[in-house]
Amino acid sequence: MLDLKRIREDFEGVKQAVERRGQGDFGIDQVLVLDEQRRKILAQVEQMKNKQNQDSKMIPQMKKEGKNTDDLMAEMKALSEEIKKLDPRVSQIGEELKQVLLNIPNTPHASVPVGKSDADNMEIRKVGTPREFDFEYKAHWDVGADLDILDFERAAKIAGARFTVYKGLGARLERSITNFMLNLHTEEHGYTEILPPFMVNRDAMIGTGQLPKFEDDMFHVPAKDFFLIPTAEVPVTNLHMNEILEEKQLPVYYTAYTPCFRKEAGSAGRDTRGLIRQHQFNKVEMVKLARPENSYEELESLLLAAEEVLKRLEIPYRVVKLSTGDLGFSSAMTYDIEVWMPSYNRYVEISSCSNFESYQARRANIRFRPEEKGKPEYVHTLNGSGLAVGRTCAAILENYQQADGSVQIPKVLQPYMGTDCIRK
RNA sequence: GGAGAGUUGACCGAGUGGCUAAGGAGCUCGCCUGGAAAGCGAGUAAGGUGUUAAAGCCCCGUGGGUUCGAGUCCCAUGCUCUCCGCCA
Repeated sequence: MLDLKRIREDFEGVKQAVERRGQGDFGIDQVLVLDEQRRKILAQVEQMKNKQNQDSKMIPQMKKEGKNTDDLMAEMKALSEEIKKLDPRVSQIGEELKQVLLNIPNTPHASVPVGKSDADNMEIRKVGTPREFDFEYKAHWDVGADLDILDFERAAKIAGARFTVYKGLGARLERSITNFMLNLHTEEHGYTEILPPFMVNRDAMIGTGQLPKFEDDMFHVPAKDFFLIPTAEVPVTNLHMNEILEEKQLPVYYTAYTPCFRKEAGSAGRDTRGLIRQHQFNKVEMVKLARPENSYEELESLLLAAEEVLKRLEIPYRVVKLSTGDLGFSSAMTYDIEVWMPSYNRYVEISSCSNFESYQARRANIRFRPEEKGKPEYVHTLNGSGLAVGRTCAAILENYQQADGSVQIPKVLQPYMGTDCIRK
């Protein structure tokens, strides 16, 4: 959520920043209108309440002195009626205002390139060189099916399209990748491991920005009004919802493995084969709560921690900075890491590392108390995949496949796998 | 699913209709001490909104209601704990 004061003080600036996303102004004009209305009525009602508070103090005193309070009480009854008429107006307008604010995305950082779509993303660096195959290489779904380690047909039978069953060394590979990533981030990058609930309540979903705007993309559990998490970002960022942290606690680094659940509404027909786009997939996520003044340095180190996974797996990738047209709703700046996927003959997103600045913190009410006393301030929140496990698995199956149909295991995973190769 | 208890300040905790929501822990300073702890004394203290600053307004889990006035009474509800049931 954007800062109301900031919108008040720099309306044109904020409006232009939001418009750089190329999706209109999200009705931001309404913010000013509603805010002004609300403040006007609020001033009136506060004045009336002041009188009410003053006068009601007199009643017990008058009674003690044996004076008649009937007139005063009649007068106050009338005042009370007036207040009861205006008060709901204030909260009603306040609620409307909040809804408008919740549906306005974050303002992109000034350095984010303006663009319409992912075609306008800016390449930052390329690491590694895509392998030249001297045989007819296969897509990972064929590699997996031929080795009997991925079973899409049976997954469809028990669940439907966009699900996968991992089997044997396939299941073990997924588990090995997960453990490798968690160990790397906890042992070498200073992250604390979290294993959160995979369902969350509405407040958490609002806190990180999935609701109210994207409810249709989420799996909902009506019995308890829970949502299956679309990413660990939701439970982990919201761990500190409604808290005031001490400044010396910052920065907070968390990493979490969770499955992620997405309806993938609107992506019908895209990436229908293989592990790339599933209703349920595994991901290791990294989340940071940082001081505002160095959150962009924290974004760079977050990105490097995610890249380190692919470096050690020795798989080629590139880093792009998302343009305003491709930027997520809550994000001020995002880097995507894209892994080389031979069957797609291009780089495919495997991680998204973002700085949300105070946008989520304001929604989730996550603050810290600056050392030099002062009022609590909102933290900056960041997160990034470190990495999407299913896509990493796909990338390994494709990039490490051999002419005989077997798949070599990257060196760093061999201790986890107990073998250096998956064969028939 | 059933029954009961609880929910108050960065922590603990008193408070069933009206004076400024007790007290304690904490923190700061002082006394005491070789130094510290304990003890004693004094001071300080949450958050939101608003303002140049203030005043004012709001805040006792949440949402309604009763009342001139609600932490306190009524209704609904979230969460935590205990017991019963079910269950890995």
